[in-house]
Amino acid sequence: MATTETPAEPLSIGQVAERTGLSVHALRFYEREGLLVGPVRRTAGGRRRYTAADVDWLLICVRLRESGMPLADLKQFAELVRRGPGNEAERLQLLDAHQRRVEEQIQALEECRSVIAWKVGVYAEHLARDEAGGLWDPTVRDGLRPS
Amino acid sequence: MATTETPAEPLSIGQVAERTGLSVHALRFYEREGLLVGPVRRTAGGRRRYTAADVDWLLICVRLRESGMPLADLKQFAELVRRGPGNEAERLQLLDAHQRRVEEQIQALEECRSVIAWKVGVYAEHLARDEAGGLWDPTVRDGLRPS
DNA sequence: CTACGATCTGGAGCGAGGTCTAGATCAAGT
DNA sequence: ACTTGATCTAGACCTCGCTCCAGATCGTAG
Repeated sequence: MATTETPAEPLSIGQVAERTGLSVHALRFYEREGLLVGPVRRTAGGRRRYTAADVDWLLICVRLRESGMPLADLKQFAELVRRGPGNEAERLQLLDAHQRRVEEQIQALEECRSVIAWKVGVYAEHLARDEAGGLWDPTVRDGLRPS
Repeated sequence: MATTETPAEPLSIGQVAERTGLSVHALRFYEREGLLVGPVRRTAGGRRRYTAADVDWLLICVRLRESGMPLADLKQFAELVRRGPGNEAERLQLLDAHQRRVEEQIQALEECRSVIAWKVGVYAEHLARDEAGGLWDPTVRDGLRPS
């Protein structure tokens, strides 16, 4: 699982930002919103020190967000984890539901892709004809009826 | 490509909402934003009358939006079409760029899906073990407590 | 000691993409 | 004529997910 080659040394917020792709602003924001499982440790002076586990969790969060999970769901998931063992079924349900949504999303995107590809094809063909020596009738306004 | 079995009879905004999936609010909003190619016709009384071509365009818009094209790009595309023939190369470029973005999106989603699937697997296995007779540490009692 | 960059907090601000309200008008049924 | 429901306009408002400030503090390098 060693997602970040777990060096056991805690990381600063900037370092975590680098390796998660989240901004330091976003990291603080996530924390305020209760999206992290545990409270983040601090130095004597009050600076955040993230553990490897924190980073791993954040990397999961990033994937879930990328795939469109709303922060509210992420928060709920974090809460379940925070409460400790005993609610694994709920966690599974949450993830499973999301997984299905992701699959639907992929489906939808693939349909879109094919519609767009068809449109691209129409334009490409149009341009080919055009450049290849003007069978293009200048009196016809844009032959692409099913726009 | 009779997307809506083009009855040549113009449609009310409500009917268009039904067959595009956009709300009437969104339809008016899109119009204000200049996302439509032509100006929508009106009845004597001022009600919008959409043509089949309008609906076809909107259906394309819906696909482009679904696949994450920002309204700004949609607007630009509409402007190109509005200006008439002569800029097909630009239109093609716009669509082609979007198509590539959609493909990247699908890629990304598929990676997410596999990460999530792995997580789901972890929980499923955990639950299976748990229900099948507890290698699960019995000193950790069910985390349910009066919260 | 001094500088300088990174981080801290609380809260304001922002961009995208709509959504909703108010108050008026239109159109159709009875 | 009356009622009902769909539509009209302009503009205020909303959610989401951050982003950015101001002003203070920390921590390290010289």
